[in-house]
Amino acid sequence: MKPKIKDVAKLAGVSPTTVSRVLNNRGYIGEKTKQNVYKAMNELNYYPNELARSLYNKRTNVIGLIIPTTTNPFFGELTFEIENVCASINYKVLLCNSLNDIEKEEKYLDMLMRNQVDGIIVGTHNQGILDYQKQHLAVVAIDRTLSENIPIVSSDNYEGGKLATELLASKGCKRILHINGPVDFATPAMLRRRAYEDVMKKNGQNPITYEIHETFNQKSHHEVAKKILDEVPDVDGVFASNDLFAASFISEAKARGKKIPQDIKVIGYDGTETSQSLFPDLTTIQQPIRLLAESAVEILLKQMDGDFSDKPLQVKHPVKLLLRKTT
Amino acid sequence: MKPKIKDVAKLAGVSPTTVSRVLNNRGYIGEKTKQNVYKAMNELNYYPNELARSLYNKRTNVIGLIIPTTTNPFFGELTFEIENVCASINYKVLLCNSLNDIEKEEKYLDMLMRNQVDGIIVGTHNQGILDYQKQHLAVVAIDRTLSENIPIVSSDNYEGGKLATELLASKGCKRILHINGPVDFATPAMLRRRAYEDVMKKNGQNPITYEIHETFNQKSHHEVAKKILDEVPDVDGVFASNDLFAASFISEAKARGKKIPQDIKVIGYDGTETSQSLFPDLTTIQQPIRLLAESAVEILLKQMDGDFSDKPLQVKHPVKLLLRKTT
DNA sequence: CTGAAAGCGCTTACAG
DNA sequence: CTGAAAGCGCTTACAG
Repeated sequence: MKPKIKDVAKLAGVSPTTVSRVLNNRGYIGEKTKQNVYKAMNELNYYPNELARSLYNKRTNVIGLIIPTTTNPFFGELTFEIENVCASINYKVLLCNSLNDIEKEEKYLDMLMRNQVDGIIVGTHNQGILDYQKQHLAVVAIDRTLSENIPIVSSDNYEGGKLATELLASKGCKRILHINGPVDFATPAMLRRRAYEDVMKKNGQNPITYEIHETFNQKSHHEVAKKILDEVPDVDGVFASNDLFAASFISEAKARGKKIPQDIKVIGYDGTETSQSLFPDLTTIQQPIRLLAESAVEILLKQMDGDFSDKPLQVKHPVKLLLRKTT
Repeated sequence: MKPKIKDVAKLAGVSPTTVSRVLNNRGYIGEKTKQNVYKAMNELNYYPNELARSLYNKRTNVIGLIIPTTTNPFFGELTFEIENVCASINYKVLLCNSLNDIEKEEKYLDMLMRNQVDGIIVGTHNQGILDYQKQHLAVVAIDRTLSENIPIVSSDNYEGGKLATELLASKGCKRILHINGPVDFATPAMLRRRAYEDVMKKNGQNPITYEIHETFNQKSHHEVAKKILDEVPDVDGVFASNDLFAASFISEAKARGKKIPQDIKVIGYDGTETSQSLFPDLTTIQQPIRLLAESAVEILLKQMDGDFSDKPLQVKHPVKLLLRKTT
């Protein structure tokens, strides 16, 4: 059986109270007693039961992380960075891959509440639908509008969309299309599209956005790519709202004999480590994933400590254009 | 304040015992009482505290997942699949990115024990070093030898290495090199290398393996690629033990004016969804990630249920050659 | 400096 | 069919 505090106490010849105190380094304890307790803990290979502690303290030091899927490199990296920051301050992460499925997300939310997480970081698309306000739980959203009072951490999506579209225009593209995930007008990521539209209009061109519905299904990426090439044969510029879309489009275009970037220039979005490794030639807009993670955790911590004094409702980090060979 | 069982009991006019019973659907309860209790729970927006439950039951339904990093697409996908299977059977996943750092891994292991996880799935390289046997905890390793009694789930690494090397040889490569992560002789992934060596020797050729030490640092991939191109200018075939290495090598080779596959043929390993999206032309050996995840969880569950009857110490899934354009 | 007691929110024998 | 009591493993006022 696992040793408990009582066993340690018995072996050290003290009371459980005392053991607890040396465990928590709290109150005055005689040096000698302390040593005895430590010795006993070692001997028994004792480690405290965090469940019992948390039950009493009403604090688990666990946060929930809800994202679509770690399979997507952006979220894979974001998850790593968030977990990494958390680990460095002794927080733990309960992982939830919602695949943007509302039912799953609902289940996860319920699960997280039951497990008494101290806070939740949400990086999914299901904006506004679930009640994340419930029991004054700490919540931070990444790149998503969840509700009015929930802080949003994002990168400068408008700037990213603008940089991307302007780059294509400046390279002489006359027929620039945009590929995007499911539309979500209230959400910051939407600003990429808005920027695209603004730049297009300013240039006297007609903005056209193609939408990929099943974002996590490679086949659907290719179908949209085919559709674009069928419907707009003179397309010469594509701004894809993530690197995976961009890569799929490029592969489809090449299959049709198009030269990249001579015939069609393509720029992606996200600029993850993985996409840079696997597709180093892809021009893209890079999001500062580590910064996003750090801000999200920082703001969450503040909320959990009840510090709403300077609660920032918006944090926006700069993006970076990675100029490579597909434009 | 969060409502507790007592509050529900009071509102429903019954005892906490009864509430607990309807919660757990256990023992006989009058239909009417049941309805009253449900009504009270709804009214109060009650949800049970799993901490308290777990404390009593000595079961958390939480498992720990230790991997190097979700940034790596193989582990990103593996993590998704594992979490996905777990969620479907009401298990939760505590995520640990160890970066193959032994100290971190030690800390994580300690953390997981304190948090009373029911089991651990380990996918890191630190074989044999940590004591995963400790307190009869359920443990499953993915593609790693942890210790004699810990079950290993892996894909057929030898077959993969053989397929890869034979492909290059059959395409006429005369100078085939192998790129690998840190050597780890006791581990299944090592079989890829062993197969490479066996095939090379059989063909009367000299096996040479280059090692990438800092596996998660893109720069180090490129350094090794440069080293190879400097030291073995007549290299005409490369078998890389993961797709990221392969991509980095290809990019470096192209930078030196080499044509792929005309001058050098390259085959990778893993065949993740992400690498297929981002680099669809890469020939590679695909691991059945979902199968690995399913087996790992299945075996872990058996252990947790104390079912060691047919405890398989080895599960090996088949790999698949994805023949594309880099060979 | 140290201990006995009560309590964190639940569950389950044991009675009735 | 239902309830009072004890206990899961800890912590923290409160006494001493």
